[in-house]
Amino acid sequence: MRRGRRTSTPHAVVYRVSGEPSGPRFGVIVSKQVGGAVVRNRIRRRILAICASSLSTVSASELIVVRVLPGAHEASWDTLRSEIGDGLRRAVTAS
RNA sequence: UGGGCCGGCCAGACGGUCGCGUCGAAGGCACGCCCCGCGAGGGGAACGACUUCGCCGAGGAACGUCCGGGCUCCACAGAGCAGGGCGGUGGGUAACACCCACCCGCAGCAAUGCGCGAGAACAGUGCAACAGAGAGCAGACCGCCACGGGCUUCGGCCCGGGGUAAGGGUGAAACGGUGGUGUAAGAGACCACCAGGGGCCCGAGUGAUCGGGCUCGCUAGGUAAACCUCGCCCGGAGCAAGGUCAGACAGACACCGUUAACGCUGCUCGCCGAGGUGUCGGGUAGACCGCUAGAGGGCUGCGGCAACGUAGUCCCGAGAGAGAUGGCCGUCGAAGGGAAGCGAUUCCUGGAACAGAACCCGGCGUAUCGGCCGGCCCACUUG
Repeated sequence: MRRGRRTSTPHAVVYRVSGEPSGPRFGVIVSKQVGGAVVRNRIRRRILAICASSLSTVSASELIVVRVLPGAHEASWDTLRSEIGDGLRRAVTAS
């Protein structure tokens, strides 16, 4: 995360670094400030679903970490998808 | 019909699409392994990555981690002290602080609910704001009362030392209540009834306790989640317990110790027995077992008021690694809100609470949108 390129979205921060071309790998960080276990689980599953649908835009050597900010549980699915999808695109295209 | 009390159950449904995890089956092959070969190479087994298919995959609270157990290790799991827990009685249970029944007290017309329910006249010590004259061997502020003295408009007033707990006032609480006798005025001082308490006796009950009789004028203090006393219970640590296998490395120094250190428990005893502790430095952060079928549920029979026990029968298979059990879309959808209608009802809107297993159980506590079912109580109406 320290070395990675940071891209901010209203409800999350996307970190990206290039690594071995073993397929893109995704990680999600949801702190306890965001909510209880149920809320954090739901957000993590949504983020992973967005990442899965954006696989075509990410090359095989990327390591992506999404850190979720407090308040993200109030965002709807559509805004979350457009925000995170846009964040992923910007993180990948910016070199 | 309207209020209310108690108990049990459910925890959105269906479809589409894209996904996740354990296990099983099939496929599958790189390094590595085994066999043959001098070698190029050939053959084989199974693990793992991967692919496909199939089964299964969160809760009533999975939660808080507050109690109680199982399990594992700590000598052989021991003794005493200290410390902690519990506290009506009798049962249930592996055990409990839980559950059931009963007792007592309180609340309610009742169904029922509530009580951290031992001991305060069978020991001792302490504590109690404010108000008030006085608050724990009670207390004369006002008042009431006779007596002595003074004054008097003859109604009484003032002063003095006394009597008095009936009345006023204060308070959460003022040392039984009502009526009478009595008295200067009063008082369980005495009497009747009522309420309570002590002692003795009888009866019912396993018991807490209840009922009755006789007697004593005995008349209440509260607080033990204050010390304390009494009775019963409790050894410590926890699945990162504990065990097996594989692998890596490098030790150095100080202190304690086989005259018993360290450990077992805070202390004493007792036990064990040759290493232990600390600092610096180095290495590894793997696999497997434990690991989920259990004090497990449903139904029926029997015993029991019940909790529960017991016999038969049927049903249930998450278990991983910081951790899978899901994301989205559509249809249907409960409460709530709005409109129309006398009404049954119809239409629109709305859109599902609290919350995520981590060794396993039994409880308790807490969170929670709502719905369904059953039993009971009270009031009113009708028959």
